[in-house]
Amino acid sequence: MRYPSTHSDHTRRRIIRSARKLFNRFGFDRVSVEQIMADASLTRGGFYRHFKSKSDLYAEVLTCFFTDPLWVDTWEGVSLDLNASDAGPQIIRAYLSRQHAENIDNACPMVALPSDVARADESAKRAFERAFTAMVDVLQRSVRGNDARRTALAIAALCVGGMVIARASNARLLSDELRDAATGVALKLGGWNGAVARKRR
Amino acid sequence: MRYPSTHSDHTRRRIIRSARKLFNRFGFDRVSVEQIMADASLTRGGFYRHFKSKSDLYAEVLTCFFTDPLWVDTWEGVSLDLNASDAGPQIIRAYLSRQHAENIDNACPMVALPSDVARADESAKRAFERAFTAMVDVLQRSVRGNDARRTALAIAALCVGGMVIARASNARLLSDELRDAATGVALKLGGWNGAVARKRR
DNA sequence: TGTACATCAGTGAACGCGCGTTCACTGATGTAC
DNA sequence: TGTACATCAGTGAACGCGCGTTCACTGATGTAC
Repeated sequence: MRYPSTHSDHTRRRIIRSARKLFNRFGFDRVSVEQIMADASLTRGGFYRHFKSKSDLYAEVLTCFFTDPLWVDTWEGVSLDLNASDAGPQIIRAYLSRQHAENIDNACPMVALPSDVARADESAKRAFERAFTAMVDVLQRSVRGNDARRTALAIAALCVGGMVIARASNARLLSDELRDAATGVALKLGGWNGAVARKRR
Repeated sequence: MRYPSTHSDHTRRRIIRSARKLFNRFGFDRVSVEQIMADASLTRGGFYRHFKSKSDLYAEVLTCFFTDPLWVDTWEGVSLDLNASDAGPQIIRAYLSRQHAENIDNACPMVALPSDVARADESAKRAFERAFTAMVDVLQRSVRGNDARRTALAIAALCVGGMVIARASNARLLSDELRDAATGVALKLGGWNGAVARKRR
């Protein structure tokens, strides 16, 4: 081997990162292999040393993002402690933050790609499920009150769904209002007193 | 004119209906003009008598669906009275119903196409906004308690978001559980007593 | 230590296919006289 | 009423472009001796 053995892995990861960014921004069909490779400072041909096909890469992108610790290193400047007792309100605030709304490139793919996943194959859907239930599980542990599972499901749906809708609209006003409403309601649902939660900020 | 003057309109509407069905099912990029025309029992060439381009048709599909009375005739067998005092619970139940979850072809495009709209041009986003705020307005009039606007926003996000996520997952179990949780929480948020609402069924 | 060979990540030209769009044409009916 | 012409929705072949994929090749470094 003429490259150090880590080199190939490195490149592979660079391709995945470029692909995630571009898929988030433009969707699967609107991004060409050429563009992805160029973004990773490579040329078309080398792609197939790393991936069987373009859809193979797609599944990889989803799986990597969804199974990697979901919140860590995703949004710079936002650090979450998933084991803290107030993990719930932390997640809600981070997820529905303006920062997440505007940082399309590194956004959660549950927000950027749900329609694409709905039309993709089983493996993509399974990756999506894994990510969503991971989110629900974390929330559930943090929810106060009865019916924690049900509440956690609703909160997760509110977070992801709220962001999806905010993205599909152009009106800053509606988008802000929606994120704000979703945040308030989600916090209330989880039994986190607004005043206490807000103190943390 | 050799065809009756209504003929052209008729055909145009047939094309739009076919397009809506296929876009809902496969997304914008995965459906060809040829397929749409074939679905409408026409051939490729005639398309450009009715639409300037494929994206022109796309905007048309969204606008038509979003501005048409949103709930009427959309899901067969589900009839809604938007002026009834219990319009809120009716909408929630219909929107999160298994019927809506499984009827992809005629589903609400807010569910089927949010990622596509997020990447589309202004006119598509404006159409989306109009549909969403229409939904919020109807809910708002029906919500009991303070903060009706905020509550209505959250309920709408829960309905649309819940369905989007249910669609992106393959697991029937998770999908059912999610729709169920969203329905329960949404009804509670609106201040509609579960028992009373359930009686209507 | 030095030389010859093997390896393999990456290159870039080429292939083939599908799709959006164009265009010359058809043919059924409406209209003018 | 009958005939000649005009209209225009729809047809289907053709064009051109972009993209996914393939493939012969490069060249830098690792390894064998």
